[in-house]
Amino acid sequence: MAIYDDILAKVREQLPRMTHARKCVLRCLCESEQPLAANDMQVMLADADVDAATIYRNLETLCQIGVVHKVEMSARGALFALADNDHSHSIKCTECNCRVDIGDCFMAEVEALIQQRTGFDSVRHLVNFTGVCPQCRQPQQQ
Amino acid sequence: MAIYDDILAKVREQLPRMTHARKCVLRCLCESEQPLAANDMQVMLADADVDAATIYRNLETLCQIGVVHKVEMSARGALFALADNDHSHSIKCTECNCRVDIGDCFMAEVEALIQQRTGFDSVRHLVNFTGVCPQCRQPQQQ
DNA sequence: CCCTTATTGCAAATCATTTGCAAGTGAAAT
DNA sequence: ATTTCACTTGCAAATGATTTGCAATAAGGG
Ligand SMILES: [Mn+2]
Ligand SMILES: [Mn+2]
Ligand SMILES: [Zn+2]
Ligand SMILES: [Zn+2]
Repeated sequence: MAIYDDILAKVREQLPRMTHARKCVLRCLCESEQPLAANDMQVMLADADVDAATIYRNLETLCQIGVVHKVEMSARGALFALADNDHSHSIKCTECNCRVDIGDCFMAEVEALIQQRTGFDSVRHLVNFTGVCPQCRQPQQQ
Repeated sequence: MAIYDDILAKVREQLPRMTHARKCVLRCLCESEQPLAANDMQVMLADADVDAATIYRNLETLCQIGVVHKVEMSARGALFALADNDHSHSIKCTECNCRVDIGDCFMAEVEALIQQRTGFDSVRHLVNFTGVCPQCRQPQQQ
């Protein structure tokens, strides 16, 4: 949990209090491979005695200080992830819902290209890959 | 609206009825650059006399026949897009919310790489780019 | 134009998110 | 260790999205 401790230290520098609920939210984000919805965290923290409203408020605060990034996918419902990078991606099977890791993030070149084409700075991405896994492809064979 | 007519024809082949509501949903998806949430369509169709429940039910049906793809970003709240490809991507400024087109989709190589690494078939993607636009970067200069 | 039945609208149920407010608690100062 | 005070939290109510049952509607074939 080196990452978790680092993040905790960074947050302590920027916010006046470090509370139980705040730690829980940060732990969720550290543990997750994918960006999470607030609701996903409610589920993860079912036994942790953290009110839903508190999760939402902490996410907003953590976004304000730049430790967490929010991606609004549409009017209602955003996803949250640590601003700190170093992540990998995965792909989910549309048939059996299994999830397989793809490996380290390979979007750096794509982001550089976007920066060139558009002049945008601080380019970030959220990607979601789906497909059909080898097991689901040939239900009759083997 | 060549795309719209093509899609309409394809759906007619696979479903017994082509209704006002169904056309509206398909038109939304054809017109949008980005994947849409059901709720986004409710907004777009505010004047079209289509019940919200009907939008949800049509989306489910269209997914079943494979004309629409659903991407579940988390427990609640999915995004929908035409299965038909040929799309472009855009990037949204986190400061002013402006959106700039990036150009044709450049994810083909990435998808090929994923297919190699994981053995998955029919790989699809949903991407979301954010950054800071040139105007928002230097609020003081020029 | 009539029939059949897929599809819709409406209303109610369910569940996620937001907000106000009083109570609780982290951490700095004593 | 105790005190103190602003920051945070929990709770409850409000808001808004999504789902579901059911009777009414309408698309398309005959
Ligand atoms: Mn990445
Ligand atoms: Mn693309
Ligand atoms: Zn599978
Ligand atoms: Zn901007």
